[in-house]
Amino acid sequence: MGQAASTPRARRRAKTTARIVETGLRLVTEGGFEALTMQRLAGELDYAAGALYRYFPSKDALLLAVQLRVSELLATDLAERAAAVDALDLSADRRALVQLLVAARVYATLPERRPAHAALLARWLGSPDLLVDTEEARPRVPRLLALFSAVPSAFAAASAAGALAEGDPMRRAIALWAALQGAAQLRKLDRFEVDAVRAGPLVDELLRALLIGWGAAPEAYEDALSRARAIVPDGEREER
Amino acid sequence: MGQAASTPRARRRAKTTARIVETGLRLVTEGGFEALTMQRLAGELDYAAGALYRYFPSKDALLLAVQLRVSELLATDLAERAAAVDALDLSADRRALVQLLVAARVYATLPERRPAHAALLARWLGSPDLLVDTEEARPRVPRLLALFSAVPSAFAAASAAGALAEGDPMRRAIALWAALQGAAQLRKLDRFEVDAVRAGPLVDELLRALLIGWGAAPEAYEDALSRARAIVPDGEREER
Amino acid sequence: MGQAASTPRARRRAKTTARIVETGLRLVTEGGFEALTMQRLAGELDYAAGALYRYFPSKDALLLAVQLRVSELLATDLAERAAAVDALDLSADRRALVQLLVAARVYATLPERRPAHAALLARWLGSPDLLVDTEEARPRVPRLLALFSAVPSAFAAASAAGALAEGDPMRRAIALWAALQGAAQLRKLDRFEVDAVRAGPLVDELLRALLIGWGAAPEAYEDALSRARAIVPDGEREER
Amino acid sequence: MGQAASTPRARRRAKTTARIVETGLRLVTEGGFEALTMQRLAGELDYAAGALYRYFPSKDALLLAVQLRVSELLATDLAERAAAVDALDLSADRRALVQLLVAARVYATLPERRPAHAALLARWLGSPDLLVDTEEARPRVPRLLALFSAVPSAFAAASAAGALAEGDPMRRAIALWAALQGAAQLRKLDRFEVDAVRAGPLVDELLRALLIGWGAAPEAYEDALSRARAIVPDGEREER
DNA sequence: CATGAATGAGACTTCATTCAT
DNA sequence: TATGAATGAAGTCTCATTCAT
Repeated sequence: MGQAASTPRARRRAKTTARIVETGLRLVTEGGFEALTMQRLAGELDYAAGALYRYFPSKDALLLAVQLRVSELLATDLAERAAAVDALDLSADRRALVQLLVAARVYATLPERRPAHAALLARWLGSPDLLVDTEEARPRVPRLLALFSAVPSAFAAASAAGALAEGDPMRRAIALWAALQGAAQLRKLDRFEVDAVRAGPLVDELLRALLIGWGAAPEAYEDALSRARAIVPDGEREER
Repeated sequence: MGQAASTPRARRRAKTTARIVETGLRLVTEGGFEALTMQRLAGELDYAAGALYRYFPSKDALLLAVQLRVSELLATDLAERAAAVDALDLSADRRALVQLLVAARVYATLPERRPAHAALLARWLGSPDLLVDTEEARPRVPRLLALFSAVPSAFAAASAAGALAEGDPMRRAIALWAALQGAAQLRKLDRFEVDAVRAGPLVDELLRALLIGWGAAPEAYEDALSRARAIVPDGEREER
Repeated sequence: MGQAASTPRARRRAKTTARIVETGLRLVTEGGFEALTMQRLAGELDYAAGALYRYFPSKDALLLAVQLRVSELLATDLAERAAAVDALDLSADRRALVQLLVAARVYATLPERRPAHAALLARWLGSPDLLVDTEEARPRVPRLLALFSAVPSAFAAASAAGALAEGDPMRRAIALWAALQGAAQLRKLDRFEVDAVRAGPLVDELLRALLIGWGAAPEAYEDALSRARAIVPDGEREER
Repeated sequence: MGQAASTPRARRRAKTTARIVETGLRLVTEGGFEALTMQRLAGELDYAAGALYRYFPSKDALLLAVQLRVSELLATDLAERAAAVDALDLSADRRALVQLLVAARVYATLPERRPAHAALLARWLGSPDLLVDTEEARPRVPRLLALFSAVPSAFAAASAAGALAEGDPMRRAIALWAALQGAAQLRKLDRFEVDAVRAGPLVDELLRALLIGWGAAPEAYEDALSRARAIVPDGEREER
């Protein structure tokens, strides 16, 4: 992406860079956050430790790349499922609602589908200091937001079609995201086996209250939910 | 709480223990989670590193104590403001709504009022591996949940008084907490100055949608909000 | 022993001292040599760490006491079994041979009977630096040797009765001890399961060759061995 | 041995590895076993502490290497002197006896010739806990035993030539080793100046009794001893 | 482009010992 | 006599990073 990698040199370099990021992601996946050390990563790639510094100026830079990669994967998820919704034969207002629920469920089930990625995103959001220098990160933020622009669009569409009351679509998108993010984080309390904290019902509770609070008709919501469930089921696990 | 520290020895010990926890909290506050190392902590206290191990058997144990301390402080906040609501002259249904909004705002404004504590809680929740050994932590979880039992109680009261539709109070409390927690974490995106992410409006958006989604009448909500705002205003800052 | 503990104060002190030594011995027994730390020892005794220094000026001094205690226990063993031999009805030459074999077997089976004590003795002998300042230790050496004087005496008796050829009894006693000590140490190679290293047959081999080398008649040796085996059997384990 | 270190990199690495082992050996030599700490070792080599971990994954691994080094040196000794015996013009039975005595004296005089190595071996055998994890060490044990296979061979030859009675050669070799090991350890009691403990006469006593006990004719033994003394004299000292 | 040796700081923890109370 | 707080040094090991080759 960005400048087209024309020369063979540049192509090779891009390939290696990608392999590093992928492997780093795998390390985090398999062993948690602190399993990602430069030496282990190098070892895994059959490189010497120093070699990594040809591709990333620091560990932080590498981390940022890993996080971006995860975001991209999530965005791809979103796009795929949105396409599946488009393929359905639905009225405009219903379609908008389904789109919203599908997007929400894609995000909400991430911890089940790819736990390591979810953990990484959570940690990213939860730990300001893991964000690289603002200067470096800022140019990427709009690009990132663009990846997720489908959600505010869906909110706008839903209002236009009368499925929801009027309201700032961007703010609603962010609010939805925030709520789901919070729910996802509680997932780790699962191991304490306190019943009311289970993630599944929690997400259902949140989605229902929010959408109805934003003006969805209860029956419309139920119908949309069952359709969304068909596209993003509950118990899926991909684990990479 | 618990055993009254009778002997002077025990009193002194309790004092030192508290001082250690407080200082540890400060370190996390000032330098992020990984700024809390045993040696730095000891240095800060003018102790030898080993001395800390007379008070806590391991770093994990100390961390747990710090986390509990923050939770207790927050619980105290909640109790104080709840008492302020009790002092108001309100109908049962309105009172229940105000209680809910007050609790929500106490939590939601924590990042403004005591940024360090909020950061710590966020990080705690955001980083599974920072949770101490399940074995050690489990006995404390019910105790912690008890501290926050006021919120589910308020939900139950609200339903009973007809201010909200029926629904599992505990699950609603958790859902509310999750949403606010998610909103709080987005706060750190503030520095990227993307408008829709601002915390204040975001929280308002979430609270409104949720409570109305759970059956609150819009005018009742507005009234309750303005009363809650009086008790937990927006721009407060206590720092540390 | 030594000065009679007349005053009640002194009696109490002696008792505590003994308790400390006993507990130290138990710690080594249970957890190996490095399990004996001053704080753990104090903890075990419900004392504060500093208290031990009222009874022993240093850890080394304590260690010495523990080692002496083990030696005394071993000497007691030897005396008991020797008495059992005396109770038998035997010719003078046979009795002398049996005495020797019994003494040898008492020592050789120590690792089976009380592994920790054997380990301690081995370590003591194997690690010069664990011996406290020569100055402190020297006065005790003759006392220790006296405890084991039965063995050279038995050698002298055996020569006098014609059961063995003439030879310096003391030197033979020491040689016997050395050989058995060496055999005992190989015991730890047992876990490598190399067959020829097994302790039982090894000791038999050594005893047989030595005594016959010193002039014992083979039949006399076999007879004496079976009698000694009756008094100090093979597989015993006391483990304290 | 093993892979020829072809590349310059590998050669350099092998050299450094050897230097580390040698220096570690020296530290043990000079200050006892616990003088060998990673930091001191690194300091001695003008390295940072962490650098050692490029060559040995843990302190235990390093210790194992040091122990193996000492064993190898001893095996070399044995082979050299055995070759000297082979060069003599002797009858088969006498040669076998001389071989045995030479091997025994090589081991028995180690404390005089290279005190540090003897101390290390003694301590190694004397302290079970210093033996590295069984898992790691086991593969090396047969290799080590092979180095010393000359001794059981000599026992077999002696029996075959009629110089000794029949008997399991391996067990005799181990028994001999054990006895000498025990004698060597008593050497440290020398400083207490108790006469019967002197190492020289003690070893003579043991060797004579064992070999005659195993069937050697006294005159043959005396003759073999004087020849062995010529090849491994008493008072030699190489130090380090 | 890649190696691999090396740094230097810092991580947590344990221990023998001292000393005011 | 005993406590318990505290020291200070030392222990092993890990990690991000640099640099000559």
